[in-house]
Amino acid sequence: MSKGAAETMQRGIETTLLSAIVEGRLHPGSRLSENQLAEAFEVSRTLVREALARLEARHIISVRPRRGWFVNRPSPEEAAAVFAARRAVEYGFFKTAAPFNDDQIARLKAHIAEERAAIEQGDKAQLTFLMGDFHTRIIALSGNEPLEEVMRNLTARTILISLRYQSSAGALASHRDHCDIADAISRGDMDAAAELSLSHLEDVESGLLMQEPADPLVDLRNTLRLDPVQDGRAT
Amino acid sequence: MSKGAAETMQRGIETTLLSAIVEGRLHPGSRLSENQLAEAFEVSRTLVREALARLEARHIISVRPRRGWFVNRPSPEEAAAVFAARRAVEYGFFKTAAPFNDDQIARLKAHIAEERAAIEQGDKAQLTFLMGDFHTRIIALSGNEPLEEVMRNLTARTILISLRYQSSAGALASHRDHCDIADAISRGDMDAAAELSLSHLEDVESGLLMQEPADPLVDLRNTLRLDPVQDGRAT
DNA sequence: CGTACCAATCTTGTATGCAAGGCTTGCGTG
DNA sequence: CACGCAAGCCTTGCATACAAGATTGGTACG
Repeated sequence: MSKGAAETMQRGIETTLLSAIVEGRLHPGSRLSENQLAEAFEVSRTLVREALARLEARHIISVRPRRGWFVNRPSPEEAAAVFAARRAVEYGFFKTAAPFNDDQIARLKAHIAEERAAIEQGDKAQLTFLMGDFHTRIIALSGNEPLEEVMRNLTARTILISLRYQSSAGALASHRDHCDIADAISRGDMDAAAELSLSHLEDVESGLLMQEPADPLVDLRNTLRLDPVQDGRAT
Repeated sequence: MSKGAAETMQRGIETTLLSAIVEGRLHPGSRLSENQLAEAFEVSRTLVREALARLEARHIISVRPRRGWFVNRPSPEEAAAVFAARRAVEYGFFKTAAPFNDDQIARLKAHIAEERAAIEQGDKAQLTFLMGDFHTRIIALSGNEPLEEVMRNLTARTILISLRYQSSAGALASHRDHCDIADAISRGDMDAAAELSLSHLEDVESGLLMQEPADPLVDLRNTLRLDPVQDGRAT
């Protein structure tokens, strides 16, 4: 904590941006200005660029040469591929993972409780984050860090897809699915969890409005609310 | 090809380094000097740093502040986790993927032929690359780019594990396994492919010498052969 | 009135220079 | 002879300056 102010900053930019995205405060297509970010974080563009490069390597954002950095706006094709990837990973995880112990089950139920609280309180940002993080946290609880990272990146992309194609509905249905999956895990029935996870993802995907939204409108909206980047720490 | 000389360079550094790693020319623990790389590629350190940052985001290399960049040297724990992740991903892929069509099968068999040729010609670098790329290419043939990327990163890390713990044996056994998996896919029996893939990975993992190698000796060897980085384009 | 062109401005791309910290190595001392 | 210490070198960390391209807005002309 004391020494790491410098080294932490670089990773802090990456984390802060990713948080803004997975909490739905940064929308697909949003422009990320190097200058604005540098000003907001009070560092030079060099640091910002390295953080952006890392996020690009994770397929969360992308750069168009001499144009700018943008939060990825997944195409229907990419969206389908990401969902297929998630199905493969989650199904494979449950099918090859050991049953959870009591401590892991307790932590899982704690997450479910968090989801419920966010729903009751209507905390939309927190809910957006939690609904995606559910799947990541399951793998995190298993202790497999590489797979957790994979899942974290895929869920981030899933959130971008949802923000673009979903009418913000289905949160309650998803929560119910999560409860069912958690129950299966609690029973030690990982096979059931695998199947439930599969159908859950299929339901979520088929609930999306997969027609390409009118681009100009989306771009305009994003242009008009560039502020969330600064997030209350404006000059 | 024509315009992209600049933008390509940045990605070219990343790709070149990754190729050197997955072909076994850069060993785990190797130091990657920003200055040497900048000289080798005839660019400034800025470009090199961004490429290195991207590779770090992919968990291929890592930086120790004020010390240097190093090719990752996976610990036994990390190695186990990476193998577990691969098992989950590959098993899940086969279990959720559609059977391959004739064209995909033909391309798959072409890869098998490449492996055989590399074995017969004793091209060790090519073989190291192909043995890992087999699994990535299967997913690539399915057309799922996100999962392909996941697999590419995991296999790169697997190669680092093999380079560190494997006595370079088992190539023939792995090739046989690959043939079996390809046969199952050709028959359209993806379930069999899933199971074969699982046992294949377990065999490979259990074939590793999982005791921590003597560190000083390894470091010394790597220090004495820093040259592969420059790869014949020295001043 | 519409269109084509041109310049100003803003964006990212890249190089360079300086700062700070760690490692090595040689020397001095107990 | 062993141990401690300090100076110099080499590394990365970061900021700044400059270069090149793209967009936008205005203007002149058909």
